[in-house]
Amino acid sequence: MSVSAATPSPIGDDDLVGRRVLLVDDDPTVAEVASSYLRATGFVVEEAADGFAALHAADRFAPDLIVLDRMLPGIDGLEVFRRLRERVATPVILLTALGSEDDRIAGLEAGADDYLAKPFSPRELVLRVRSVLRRSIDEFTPESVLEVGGFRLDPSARIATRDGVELQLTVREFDLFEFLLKHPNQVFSRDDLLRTVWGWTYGDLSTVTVHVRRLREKIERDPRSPALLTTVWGVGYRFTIGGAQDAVV
Amino acid sequence: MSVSAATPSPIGDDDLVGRRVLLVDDDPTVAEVASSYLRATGFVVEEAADGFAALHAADRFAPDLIVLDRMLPGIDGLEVFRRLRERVATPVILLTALGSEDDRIAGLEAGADDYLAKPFSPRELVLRVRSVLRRSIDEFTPESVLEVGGFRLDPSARIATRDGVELQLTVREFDLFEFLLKHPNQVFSRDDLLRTVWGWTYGDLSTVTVHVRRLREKIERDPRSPALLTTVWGVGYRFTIGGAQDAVV
DNA sequence: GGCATCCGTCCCGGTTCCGTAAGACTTGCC
DNA sequence: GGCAAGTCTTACGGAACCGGGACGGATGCC
Repeated sequence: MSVSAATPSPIGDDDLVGRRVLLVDDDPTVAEVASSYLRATGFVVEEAADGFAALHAADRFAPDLIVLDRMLPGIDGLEVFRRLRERVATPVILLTALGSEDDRIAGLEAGADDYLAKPFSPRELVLRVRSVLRRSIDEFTPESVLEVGGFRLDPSARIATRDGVELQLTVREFDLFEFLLKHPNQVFSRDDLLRTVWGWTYGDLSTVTVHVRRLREKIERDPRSPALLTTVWGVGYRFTIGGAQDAVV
Repeated sequence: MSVSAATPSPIGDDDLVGRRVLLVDDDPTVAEVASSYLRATGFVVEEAADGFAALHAADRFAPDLIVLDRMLPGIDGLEVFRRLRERVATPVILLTALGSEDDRIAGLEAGADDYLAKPFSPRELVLRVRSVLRRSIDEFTPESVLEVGGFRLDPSARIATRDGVELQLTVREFDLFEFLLKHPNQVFSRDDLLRTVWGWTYGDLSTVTVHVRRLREKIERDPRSPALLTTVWGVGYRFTIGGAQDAVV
């Protein structure tokens, strides 16, 4: 579905940071990968390995959202789902083994808020969690505009300007720039950026290099010797504003 | 502005708690899921399985809002709708089947306050119930006329004009335009639009593309290079007003 | 019953963008 | 100064994306 807001998950100051997610899956590998990703995005995550624990955790942990595997030992996932619904209105994303449009529809009919087929990429999961949560909070409230040293970036309108002049940024460039603006004066490794901005577990780091270069071409006065988006040799990149404070690694 | 939502769960919204919702659907599964969800959200819910019971309950139960399935045994949903409207001004949300014929019916549905295609996620339903209720509680309810940069759009009368000249918009085009006018300078993915304007949970995104094109044909001075309803590559569409800022090809 | 309208879907062609590879260059270290 | 690791630059192929044209089906109007 490529998901609406293509904006990946900047770690920081989002409305969503700190939201509580209950992850119910009996496969420890899946659970671990998924939860580490969700945590990296800023969610508070609790895991449950079976239906019983899930119901218990739903009460005690009071999650804002539940990710629920349909296949569970003991009580079936759907049964857990039904019992949850009787009590709370927490949104649920359902995980199922095989993916077809029919399954998706069945999931929706059962009352799920979204649906994801295994195997899924953690990125996909994070995107869906964010999307559902955002929808459940207040759908179309514009995000706040960032204004920093001549730059102005409006996430909702997806417009970035420098001194009033619009910068023609592509999707990736915009996302990258947004992330950097939200976390100025801080060094990020290529790996960090690949994970947070791209949402990739692994991948070619040069992808980041190239995009940084392209972004520089559009935001730097002299792209040949960058003054804002600087390279920290052997570490990564930093977007510097104002009184340049050094952040140690 | 913005500021994150205070309450994590959707239950809050004090004004809405305790409001009475009449749910009319003959499918017991749908009815059960939806009503339990609505109850968990804080509404008082009563169910009716057919048109006759619905009309009866509308009198006795005095709901603040009615959720009405279009397909009903006995009296048709639309007929029920019409009879309801003769007597009370209770807002109505219409449930329709996605694959079904009624598109032209959309004209009649214009009388409905909102509509939603099956299958839907209960969260979606709750969102719409809340939004319609909030609207109907508000004083400004007689759907205020929108006036923006030469355009004038009257939702109740379903008339749109540019510089005093009436635009001949179809139902879908009007709905789309109305939504965009209400949320200017904000990018929406095709998926967003499909959900909110069409009331679909899933579907062919090209539907949106085509309707955007048709709408452009009617509102843009030069439809070949749109100045108002612009494409944001890889993301979606934006209706721009105010800051005359436009991307050339 | 015939005609016009509207809607949703599909295909096709042009364009934009992204990720990767390969080579040149720079930095840090010995 | 020489070497290795890290970084920059450029180029390119393929994928994703968007717009236009068109068509069938359904509906309402005459």
